[in-house]
Formats: sequence, C-alpha cells, structure tokens
Amino acid sequence: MAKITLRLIADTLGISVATASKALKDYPDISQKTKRDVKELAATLKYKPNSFAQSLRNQESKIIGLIIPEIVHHFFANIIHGVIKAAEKEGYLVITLQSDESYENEKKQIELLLEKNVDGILISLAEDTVNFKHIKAIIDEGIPVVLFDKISKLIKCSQVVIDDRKAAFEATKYLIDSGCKTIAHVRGPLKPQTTIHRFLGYKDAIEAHGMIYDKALVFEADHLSYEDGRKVAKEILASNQNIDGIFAFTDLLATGLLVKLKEAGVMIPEEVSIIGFSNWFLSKITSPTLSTVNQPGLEMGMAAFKLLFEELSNKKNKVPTEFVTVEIPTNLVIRNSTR
Amino acid sequence: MAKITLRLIADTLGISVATASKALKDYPDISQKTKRDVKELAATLKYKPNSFAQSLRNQESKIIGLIIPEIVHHFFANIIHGVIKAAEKEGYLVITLQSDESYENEKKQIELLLEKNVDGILISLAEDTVNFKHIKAIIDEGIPVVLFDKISKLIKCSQVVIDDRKAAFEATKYLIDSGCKTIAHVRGPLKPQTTIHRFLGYKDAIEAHGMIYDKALVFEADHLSYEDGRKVAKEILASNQNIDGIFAFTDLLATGLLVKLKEAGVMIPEEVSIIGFSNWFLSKITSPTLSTVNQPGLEMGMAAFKLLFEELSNKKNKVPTEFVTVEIPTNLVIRNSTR
DNA sequence: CTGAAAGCGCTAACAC
DNA sequence: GTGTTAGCGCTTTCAG
Repeated sequence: MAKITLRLIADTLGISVATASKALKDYPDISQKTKRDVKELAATLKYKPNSFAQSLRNQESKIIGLIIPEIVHHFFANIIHGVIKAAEKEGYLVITLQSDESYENEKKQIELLLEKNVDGILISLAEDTVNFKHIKAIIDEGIPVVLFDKISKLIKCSQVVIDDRKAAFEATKYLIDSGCKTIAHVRGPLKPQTTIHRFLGYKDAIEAHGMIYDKALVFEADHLSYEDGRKVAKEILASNQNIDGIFAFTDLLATGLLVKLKEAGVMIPEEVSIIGFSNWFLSKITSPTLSTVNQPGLEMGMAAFKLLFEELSNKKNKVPTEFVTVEIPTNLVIRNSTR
Repeated sequence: MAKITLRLIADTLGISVATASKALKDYPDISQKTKRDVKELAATLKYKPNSFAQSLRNQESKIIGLIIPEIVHHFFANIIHGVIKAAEKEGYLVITLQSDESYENEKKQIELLLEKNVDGILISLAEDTVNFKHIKAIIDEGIPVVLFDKISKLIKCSQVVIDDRKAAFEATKYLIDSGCKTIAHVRGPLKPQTTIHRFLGYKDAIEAHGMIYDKALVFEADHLSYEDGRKVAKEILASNQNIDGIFAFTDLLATGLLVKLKEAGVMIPEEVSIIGFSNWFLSKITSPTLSTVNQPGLEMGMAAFKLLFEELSNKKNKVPTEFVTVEIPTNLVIRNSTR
C-alpha cells in the first residue's frame, strides 16, 4: 500500500504541498473550496500526517515518559492509569518504564526517553536514588519534569504528593480514639522520605494525645512485603509488650501482620487493631477487612500529568513556569481490622 | 543549551556531515583516525542523534504500542511489565493504552498509535470487540500485530495464549480427584473466548470422570468482580444443590465466593472446595489461601514482544513471517481452599 | 577515504 | 489565495 503523503494529495489536486498543508490546518488565507477539496481527499485516502516529519519541524513529539519503580503494584498501576488517561485527553501518549527501584536503571531510562525526544518526563524516584544530578541535568536541559509520590524537596520542579505525616497522624489518632493504649508502628526501610514522614505522623499523634513515645514499639521491616509483615508479627508476639494497636507503613505489611497474628490466635480487632496505608485492593479482601489510609493513585497520576502539561504549554508560549507542589488529599477508610 | 547536531560535530572537526555520520556508524570506508575523532567529540559533547530525523529517514520509530483492557489488574500489570522488559532489552520503548474493554476505544487507540508511527502493536482484545476489521486493516497495511490473552482465531497474526480448556480441565480434575462430588462452575460473561474454553474444560473433566454434566451447576457472573463473586455465592447457597466444589473463572470471583460462603458459615475447604484462575496476588492473602491456576502474565508479555520483534526483524530483512501461536504453560497452584 | 547532493514529509515565512 | 523556498537532522548513494 502506497504511502499517503501531502505531496500525493497536492499532486492529484493540482495544488502545492504548502497549500494542502495549510488547508488541512484551516489557515485563514485558503479558500473554502480548496479546504473542502483537500480535506475530502485526505479523508477518503485516509491521510495520516507523518509524525516524524511533524516532530522534526515542530520539535515536539507529543509523547511523554513515565518512570516508576514497579509496575505490578496496585498503587503504581493506578498512577499509570491516571497518567495515561489524563495524557490521552490532551493528545499525548505515554511511554512507561520501570526502574526496579534502581538508581542506575533510572538514569539509563531517562537517557532512553531523551533519545526518543519525549516532551517531558514524570518520575517517581527509585529507592536507591539519593543523588539527583541526573534529574537536575535534564531539568537544566529544559525538559519539563514532574515528580510524584517518591519525590525530593531538593529538586526544583513541580511535584505531586500526599501529606504522609498528616495521614499517619490521622491513622494513629484513630487507633488512640478507638481505645488502643499501646500502639506499635511498623515502618519500612529508612531511606525513602515517606518512611520518615509516616513515622513522624505516628510519633506526633502519640505525643499529641498524652501518650509516651516508646522506641521499642517501632518495628522495621526490611522490605514492604507480605512476608515481612509476617516476620514482624512474630517479633511483635515475642516482644510481650501488650500491643493492642498497630499502624503499618503499607497494606501489604498490614496484611502480613494481620494474617500471622490471626494464625497465632490473636483476635483482630478485639485484641489488636490494625491499620494499613494505601487502600490497595486487597484490603477489601482480608478477613477481617483492613482499615487503611486511602492513597489515591489515579488522582495523583492525573494531577502529575496536568502539571506537566501546563509546563509544556508554558514552554511553548515562552512563559516561565512557577513550580508548585500539589498535595492530593488522603482519607481514612475504616473497615473491620480496627475497633 | 545549544543542540548538538551532526553538523556541529562536522563543522568543529572540519569534515562533512556525511563523514561524521558514517564515522559514528563504523562504516568501513572511513579512516580510523576520523572515526576516533568523531566518536570522541560526540562523547564529550554528549551528542544524541535526533530520533525524529532518524525515524524520518529509516521509517522506523523503535516504539511499539500496547493496548490492554485494564491496567489496574494483576494479570495485565504483569503483561505490561513483561512487554516493557523484553522490549527494553531490544532497544524498543512501549506506549501503553487502556481500552476499558471498549471496542470504540480500541479502534481509536490503534489510530493514535498509528499516527505516532509505532513499528508494531500488541493487543489484548476488548470484551466488546466482536468485529475485527480494525485489526485486519492495520495488518493489511503492513503493521505487525501480535495478539495475546484475549485473542481471536479469526485474525491472521501471531498470538500468545494459554490453553484455557486444558487448564480448566486440570483444575476441575483436581476437585474431582480430591473427592468433590457436586462441582459447580462460575463462569463470566458469554462473549470472550476464554469463558467458553474454561467452561468446556470444566465440562470435559466432569464427563471424563464418569460424572454427569448438569447445567444447573453452571452459574454466570455478570462481571468478573469480587462483588459478583459474593452475589453468585448467594445463588449457590439458595440453590440447595449440595455443591461441594467450585471452579471459578477467575480469582476475584473465587475470592468473593470464598468470603461470602465463609460469612454464611460454610467451611472452606471442608464443606466446599474452591479453585480460582490466574494466581493473582490476592490468592495468597485470602483465608484460607486460594488454590488456583497460575496464568503467567510476565512470560506472556515477554513472549508477545518476542514474536513482534521477530516479525519486525523479518520485515526489515524482507523475509515473510510465518504466524505462530505460542502457548504458555499454566500450572495448578494448590493452596488451602481445596481439600 | 571523503564530501556533495538528494531526500525522508512537513511547516512557515515570504513572495507573488 | 496560492506557490516558492528553505530547512528541521539525518542517511545513503555516488562522484571524486
């Protein structure tokens, strides 16, 4: 099948390529008749402009890049969905890449995206990433970047976050309000900011309610897996601290805790209340169902794209962009693992 | 920051653009010294070839499209991951789109991908899709297409599938072998091929083991949701058929069944064995944990890309492609919801 | 061994 | 209203 180019249309209509191009783009200086003819022929021939040629001229690809630590992950899958959905609405397509939480991959993938001349990049930083030169470098090159979820305050760009500290505060407060007296926190590995913020929210709540913060009640999970939740549950059982409430860093951990404690004969929530974080799908499925903090991935993904889109538009109009940090509200979802 | 083009390199080295281009590509007719000079300068300037210009010349984008019904879905997330991983290894990037199970979206999204001149497309058909003109049209245009999971035998192209019928047979056989006497099947909506195949596998197994197939034991869920599982559980309870085994179309459905039956006081697996399909993450979390059929999304995604990649290579070498259907093996994962 | 020239398909300033 | 021209950055003959 022969390629349908503007040249072909122009030739069969006996006009110039330029005129054909302008006719399709509704330039005011083209006669109605010509416009009609060109559009009609284009339609019947199913003319599709060659995006490479267009991009080469316009210096824009209408493609953005999205780098996330892990695709098979309820929260990030929601993010991807949100980004793709918002992007499609504005005529952008999305290339997704997975960093596997590795700084090296992240760096390489940014290169790959740049080589494809994406118009902008959305990133949730890898756990491994502590040095931000690679991100700053692309920002300096003038490529709009928006960070979401795993962000860094040290990078000058727009960001989409939740208030982890506040959300953790609310979750812990709920445990306190519902009568828990000895509340443990199961945190993740030290590096990510979120770990620290959720821990601080927990601590804030404890102290704001006349309880004494006790380091021995804070447990650290090596990873954020179901299995790690089970492991920590054993530690909790062995610690003999009369823990009657647990705020876990994430639902997966909480689920591991819940299942293991139940197996050990602990009544949930009668003896121990558990609250997770993220509102993954599985929190509806555990028994008892898991109370948690809803972390709205879809909204965050959409918001991240919107920020990028604005920046892209500004860039086209040569307007400078004020970087903003958008905070997406979270909310407690109380189910049956809490009193 | 000024753009680094071949022209720039050529000019600073006092050679022509053509020579610079060839030097970078190791053409045999360029002197070692020139090659070294060009490569060195390119490296220090961090020269990145402009992909639009390259694509415009070479007629290939090194980007492929991926259309799936639903991103936030354990199996499809695995597919995406597999595709992206395999593609990255071969220097391809992936644009992902979600059809929401809608034929109209699928059609539109194929257009979008074609407009971006992707080199090939990977599709899992939407539930709505019964007419395949849109797929056949792009194949006729010479764009390689590979179908996976939700496929159609009516489309002439390479495909990646599992043997649903055999897998369903094995699952049902397991129920029979473990002593179930009255086995129900909970199927999904009628349209997709998978529904029919899994149903037939169930029927085959029943009949192959001297039992009598009974239509009254087949329940249809409107959707494949957790809630629908609960709804069907009610029907099963109301039907008074002494059902002691259930093969469900998918884990989500199975989980709904399991939870609702438990709530109604039914002992799982003592009174009723349940087996699901797909081996979603959640099947490890239910209590009791769910026996299921492992449907390896990652492998399927990788296989699908590999087929596409071969076809792409063939096309470049002007070798015709023999369409093949690759079958990825499934396996039973026996957990605690079966006797 | 190197470079001039053509062209991939499209757009936009400018001329007519 | 329409066409001419130039050029986006790269690759690949082909001539030297």
